[in-house]
Amino acid sequence: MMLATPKLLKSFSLFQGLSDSDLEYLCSQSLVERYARRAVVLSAGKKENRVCMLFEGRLQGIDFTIDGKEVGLYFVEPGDYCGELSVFEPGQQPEHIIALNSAVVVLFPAETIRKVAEQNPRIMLELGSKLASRIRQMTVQRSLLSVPNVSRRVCNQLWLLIPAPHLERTDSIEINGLPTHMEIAIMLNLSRETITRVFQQLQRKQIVSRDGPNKLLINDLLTLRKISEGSQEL
Amino acid sequence: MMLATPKLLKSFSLFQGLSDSDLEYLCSQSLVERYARRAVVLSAGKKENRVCMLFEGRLQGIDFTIDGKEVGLYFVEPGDYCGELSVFEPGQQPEHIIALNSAVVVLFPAETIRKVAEQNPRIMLELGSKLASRIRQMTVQRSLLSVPNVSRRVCNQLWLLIPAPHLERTDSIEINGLPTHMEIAIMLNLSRETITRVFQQLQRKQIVSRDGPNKLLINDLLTLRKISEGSQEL
DNA sequence: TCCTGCCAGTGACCCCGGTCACATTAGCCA
DNA sequence: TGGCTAATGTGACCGGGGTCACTGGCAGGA
Repeated sequence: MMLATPKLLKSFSLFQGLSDSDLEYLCSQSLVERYARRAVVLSAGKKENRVCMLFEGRLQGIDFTIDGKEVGLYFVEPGDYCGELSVFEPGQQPEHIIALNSAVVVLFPAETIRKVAEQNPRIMLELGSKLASRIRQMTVQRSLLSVPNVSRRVCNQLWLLIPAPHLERTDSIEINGLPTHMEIAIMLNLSRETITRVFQQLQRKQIVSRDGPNKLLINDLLTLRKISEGSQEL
Repeated sequence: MMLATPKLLKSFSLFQGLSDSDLEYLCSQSLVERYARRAVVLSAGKKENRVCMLFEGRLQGIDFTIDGKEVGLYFVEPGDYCGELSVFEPGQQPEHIIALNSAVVVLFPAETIRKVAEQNPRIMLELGSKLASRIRQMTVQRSLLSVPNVSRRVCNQLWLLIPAPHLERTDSIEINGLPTHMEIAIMLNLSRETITRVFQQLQRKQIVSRDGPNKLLINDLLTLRKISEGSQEL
């Protein structure tokens, strides 16, 4: 049972500019924990009502399908946090949060964060904008699912995986941290085999090529774009 | 170009307990508008950055699929509001908002609401909890889509449409405002015909029965539950 | 070192739900 | 009342993608 120190909390951009008294209050309610690889930090379906600030390591938000398969939703990097839903509305945590490798986190009761946020509009705004961008992202992902053509769906998803800064370029681009076929399949409501087959076709046509696991080169951005828009068949 | 009055704004629970000066500021930035049936209040994809408070009439949040079909997402009733995403994060409006019948709304720049909310944590919290419950709802809806069996998917959706207060009962229950087959189809990524066929089966087995348009009687709640859980075939 | 999982790749089969083309009903309003 | 549109109902067809069963490669651990 370890408490956080003000110094530790100051390393989080969310807490920048807080008064000493606020920081001390936060510390008094905090709980520093270390989680092993694959350990569950927050469980979906439980009324966790805790906010989890990541200090060290890497977390992932995941979901499980009816038949128990795992879907990666997003990553949490050091300095970032998760579980912020409960600050605004206590209730069930929608997705699991697990540690991808040994991780150190600071946990707060949602209540505590809410109290501090009420005094500090900037924090409240930041928490809210996190929810807002999550809604935007979910909306996009949902609209993908209603694309009738499968190759189009996959290419659209690839498009989403391209890191934002590269979007304006037209030459070859690489995607790091490509999800496994299984993960893409679940995101797009398809079977793993179907993903494999689409990727095979994309490679055969030189549109993309693999470069080791988790890394994909996109050679022909234009064609990819056309397929994802439906103006060209794969 | 009509401004709102403090008296008008006080009718919104969101604005309960605001100081007179805040109310006057809000009024000065407000814009009262009447929209005809089917008129577009906020357009998806545009950077509207406006919050829309509904005074009279009924609004609906809708989305369009790639091929231009319409999907109903949620309703806005008088006293409620929409467009709150932009308070936290300016950007594109994710879905269209249209008037279902002649409607009177009060529009504010998101900026204005943000300023007032910064002074009034209660408002900020309420806006945030709206986002939070939206995320919860979207998560549930998304998980429906990954149900492999079609009848199960439909029954689960029906389950979600049952008004919360009735959930504990076991006798016959009615659902008012049932979406059209087409709308259900799009929510579940199915074709309209498939919905019709599942409903036919449900009716043949006396599990549900129709009572005029937009109204559905659920006779056998238990069986419905079983099907939606997959422990019984339809 | 082998071994055990996990991930990717591939072919054969076949079923289920989309599509098309209708018929029917209900509601609306002039 | 009739004519319009939206919503629902129904059958026939068929093809895309799920499922199954397998192979092969690669990484990490005992």
